[in-house]
Amino acid sequence: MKDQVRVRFAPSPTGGLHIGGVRTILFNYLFAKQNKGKFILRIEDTDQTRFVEGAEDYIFSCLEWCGIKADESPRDGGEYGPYRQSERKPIYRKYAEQLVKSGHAYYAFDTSEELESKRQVTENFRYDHHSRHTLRNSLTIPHEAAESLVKEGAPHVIRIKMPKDENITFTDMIRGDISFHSSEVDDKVLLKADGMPTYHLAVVVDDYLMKITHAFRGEEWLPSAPVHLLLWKYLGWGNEMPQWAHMPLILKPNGNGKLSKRDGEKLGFPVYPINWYDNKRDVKSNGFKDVGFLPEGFINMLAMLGWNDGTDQELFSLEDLIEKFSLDRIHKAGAKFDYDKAKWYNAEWIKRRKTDDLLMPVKDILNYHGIHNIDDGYLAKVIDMVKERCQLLSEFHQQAFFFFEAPEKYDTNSVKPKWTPEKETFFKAFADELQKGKINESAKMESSFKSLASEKNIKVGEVMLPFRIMLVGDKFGPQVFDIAATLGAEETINRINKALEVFVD
RNA sequence: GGCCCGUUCGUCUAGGGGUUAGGACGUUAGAUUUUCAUUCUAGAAACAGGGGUUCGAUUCCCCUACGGGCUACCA
Repeated sequence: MKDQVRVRFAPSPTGGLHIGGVRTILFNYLFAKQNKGKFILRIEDTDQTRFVEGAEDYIFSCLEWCGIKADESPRDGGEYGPYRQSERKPIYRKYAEQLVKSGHAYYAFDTSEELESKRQVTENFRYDHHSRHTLRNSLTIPHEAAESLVKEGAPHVIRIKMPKDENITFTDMIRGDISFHSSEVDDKVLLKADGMPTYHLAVVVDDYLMKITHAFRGEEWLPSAPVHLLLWKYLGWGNEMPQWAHMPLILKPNGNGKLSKRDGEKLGFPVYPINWYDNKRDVKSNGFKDVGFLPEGFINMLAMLGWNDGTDQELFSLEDLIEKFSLDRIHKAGAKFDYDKAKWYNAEWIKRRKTDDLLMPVKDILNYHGIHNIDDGYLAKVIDMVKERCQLLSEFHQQAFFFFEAPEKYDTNSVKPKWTPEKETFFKAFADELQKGKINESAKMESSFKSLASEKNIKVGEVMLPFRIMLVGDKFGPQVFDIAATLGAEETINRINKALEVFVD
């Protein structure tokens, strides 16, 4: 029996979580659930200078909206905590020192400023096997001197000592065999001057301590994989290294680069799951939720960006995805984000959702636009009539407001040029009939409307559009008699009279 | 620049030594809807280029081109 599958997503709380990250979360989660394993959320807050207040809360809110729950996290606890790296700070130094002792790492005393000026002078300067012997570190100064400098508290970092000539290979679950040459990789910092680990050390130590079996991350991490591979080996944990999977990136629609957090503002679509407010720049970004996405549509869309099940099926619920997901069907190349297709997924999920489950979100939209005191039964009827016309939940207002309030404006251009006194007479007569007969049913309204028209020698087609505009204000919406019937005879009559005043003058 | 990863319709993708290269979004045309949307039908639309290997390559190999990523005491 194999060990239990354990995967992790490890965001740094430096801002909003964008959809690339959410997709990595999703694939982690699907893989974990499919294998009856655990999904762990670990906060990688090792960069204290970039820490953003509220970012961690935001990550949890996104997860919640998506319907994804972590099995272990700073909030949910677990046996392998703490789950915030800042709270694990004392752990890392020990391993870094162990590497120094075994000769795989060394102390370096160069300051950031010194290195920065090196980079100015020497193009492509790197701290590596070529340059390390010319710099201030425990390889160039006597060992005892270096040790005592460290003891005295001199500012220093610990860097990995990359071997000079070694092939480093591994098998990626998505990409297959990948290899690097050690001479091309620089001596990455493992432990920073403030005592915090860098990502490179932290990810290895924590993945080991948290017994991670499969590690998913974006393709942008591929170049630093050799460092991680070596660290697993040097720390003596080679046999327990997780299997790696480097996911394809989500690219901008125009194909120039990976989708970034600022693209949402420029390109006119969301990049965050839910609203994110960046208080450093004072910019508020709408999330998918806020522009009217259902979590089902959002998740479905994300999953299909780089994965498919090999059939023509495109619509998957989270449960379907858990069942069908497989790593070997992940596409290797990056995917350009297509907002039109994203909306199409959402439209499909709006149509699929039970009316009862649409009540709350639609009510929120209507409330937001000042429509209150909505009756559930009435709203349900309305939703059934308009839901296939909405790609986004937010469109429910535009598509249904006239069921709740009379139109303020009329598309008079479609009515007035062809308006005649006969039509006025017709509508007055029709209103009378509704009044007398208390006609409230769609079919009855329609037959009454039609027979009255032929009685008055008016073509039905001539008065249908004006009638619609009386009720809706414009040329859209469901079957006009269905609207009238839903509104009821009384309200229909009111709207006829109100509109007549505008049409006739 | 160096290293790594990638490349099938505009986009997301299926396929895989012999196929009319399939689907979806978008798009075009038509039908339905006395509005609009939905729905339905039809159409246009792709294997980056060059070399191999092979009886035969879009599929396998190499090169080139192009795209992307990384190149911090950031993740």
